[in-house]
Amino acid sequence: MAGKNAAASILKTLLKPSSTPQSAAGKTLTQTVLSLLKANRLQKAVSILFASPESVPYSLYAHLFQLCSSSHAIVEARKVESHLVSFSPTPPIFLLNRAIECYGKCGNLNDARELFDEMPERDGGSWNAMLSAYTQNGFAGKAVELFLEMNSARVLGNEITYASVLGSSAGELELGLSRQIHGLIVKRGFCGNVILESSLVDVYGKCMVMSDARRMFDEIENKNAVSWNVIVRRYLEAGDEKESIVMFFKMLREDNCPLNFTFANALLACSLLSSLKEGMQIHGVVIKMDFVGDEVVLGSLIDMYVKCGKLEDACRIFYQPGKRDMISWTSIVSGYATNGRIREARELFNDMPERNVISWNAMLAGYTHSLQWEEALSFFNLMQETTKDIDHVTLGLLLNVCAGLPDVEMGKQVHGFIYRHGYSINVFVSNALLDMYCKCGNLRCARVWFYQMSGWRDKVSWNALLTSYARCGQSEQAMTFFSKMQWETTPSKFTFGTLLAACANMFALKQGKQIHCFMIRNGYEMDIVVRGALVDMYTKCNCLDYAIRVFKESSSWDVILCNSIIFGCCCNGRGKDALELFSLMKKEGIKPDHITFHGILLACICECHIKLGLQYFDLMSNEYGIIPQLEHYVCMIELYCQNGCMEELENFVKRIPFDPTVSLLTKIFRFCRKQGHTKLGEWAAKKLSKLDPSVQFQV
DNA sequence: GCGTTTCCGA
Repeated sequence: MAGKNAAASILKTLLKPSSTPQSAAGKTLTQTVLSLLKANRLQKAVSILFASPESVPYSLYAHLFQLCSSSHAIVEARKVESHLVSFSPTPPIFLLNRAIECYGKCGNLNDARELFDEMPERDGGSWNAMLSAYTQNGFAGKAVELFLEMNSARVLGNEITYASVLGSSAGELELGLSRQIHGLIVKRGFCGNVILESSLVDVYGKCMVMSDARRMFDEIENKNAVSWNVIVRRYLEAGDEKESIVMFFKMLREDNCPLNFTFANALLACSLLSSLKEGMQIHGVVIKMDFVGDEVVLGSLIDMYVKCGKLEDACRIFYQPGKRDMISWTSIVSGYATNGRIREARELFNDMPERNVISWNAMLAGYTHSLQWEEALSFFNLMQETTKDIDHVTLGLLLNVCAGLPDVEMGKQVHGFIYRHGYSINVFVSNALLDMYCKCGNLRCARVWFYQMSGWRDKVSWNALLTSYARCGQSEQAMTFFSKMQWETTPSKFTFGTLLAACANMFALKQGKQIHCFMIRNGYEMDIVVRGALVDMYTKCNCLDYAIRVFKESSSWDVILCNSIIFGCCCNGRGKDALELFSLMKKEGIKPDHITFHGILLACICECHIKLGLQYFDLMSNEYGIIPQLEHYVCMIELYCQNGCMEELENFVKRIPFDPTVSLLTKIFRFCRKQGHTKLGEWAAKKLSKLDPSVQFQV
């Protein structure tokens, strides 16, 4: 803004003395053009000007360039420039600068540069115009290059120059250059300029040097709303959400009014941390400072409540009378979709007044999240029929569908589409593709693709490959890949989850302990999944005490973690502890699954609890709606056989709703022979010889 | 300011 005002005042002073006396025809032309402009007919005005070999006042050219800029009229801009250079023998520099600015605003960088290069004389404004043409069009590298050229040409920039090049050096993550520019700013005495100072905070933040960003921020004497917004945003993007929120509240304490986007950034920090308390406090501030009519703020509030798991609160804001934009709609649809409330999500989706590709993706993600692959596929087909808009997220989700079905042939078709449309180098898409090959069990394709990704793969790619090796039992291979991985990237908690599982399968206590130690030493987060893997590794390696310790230190438990420790107890003859864990689960509100009951039945075998075993067996279907599977029947038969319960066994065998397997029948047969129970033994032998006629069974 | 990837149990 400061630049525009300065330019306007220069224009005013220059305009009168440099205007040449006009011919009568020139005056008429000027009047015609001006009246057409008044009638909003830019195109007509310019074509009349273009056809007339008369010069008009510089002020009119300036006005025309401005109008061309605001209406992105490239053709008209060219005509105006052409007229200017044809009928003014020496057009003033400021007007040519205007032309460059105009080309820049129209995104016409080639014309801008051509004019810049051909100018007989340039001033600082010419450089600034060219610089902002590059920065505004996202050519940060070009802008930085031009700034360096400017310095070699010994042209001293002004504040506008620095503001615009700082934006670009941040975009290019040019930390070294940014520091040099910072030095120049200090040297030229522009330190008190809050725009430059805030830009410096922005640059350091974007280059992830938050300590420098903060130091710069603290040095700003007259911080404005933008300065505060920058520091809140930078902490957020640097992954320090806590400090982001701290700064937001500091801003309020120092009596500053946030921008709507500052609210949005602070609320986003709350979402990422799932810190509902702070989010609600900010909600209070929103009401107090009267931002309730701002759709950006409302959208962010809705999303915060959704991400903190408070769907009902999000809805309350959503259904309040007032503005509801597409982003709020999408947030709320996504909220229902990711909470597994697909039907409600779909109803809302159908009610949306307008949708973009993100709304479609949010709904599609709902289907994939709740593993509804067929529904996801038909929704994708609907999406294709309705909109031509597909992006990398859609493709990632579609690949998840291929992996979930699993349908490697469809996956390959998607692969072809990705290849043809240049999505391959998108790391999300290419990881989803890798994951698809892994989950479809096509390790060969997975590996080929993994090697093709070598230019842009990341730790997610490594984790996906490691997991697929571990899943198909190639634990040693997974460990080898882990060593290779460290040459390229650092492991994450996801890596360790997989590796610990591989150690558990190999009973590799030493390596498992090494990984555990590594995680502690390097401050890795021990989330519930990692703890689950650790518990399983320690129980399989016969270190139940370690397993119990890891389990107890966990701040929360899930069904997998509990199952691991229950099995661990059973394997170590501590069935009583396993049964106690089951009551703990009930107390904690963790819903047991069929694996839990398998463990519980094993515990009953351990403790010879015959009656209790049957009680749990019945509880499974009566109370939890879990249909007993083969392993549960095996456990019950084992329980009866081991304890010599002939009658119970006979009654129980009648309840088996499927044809008993060979191993089940063999167990019954052997037990009956030992106990001299001919009737049931004969029944088992008969069934067995039917399954395998070559074997004879003697009762 | 809205949507997408990788990890634990039988």
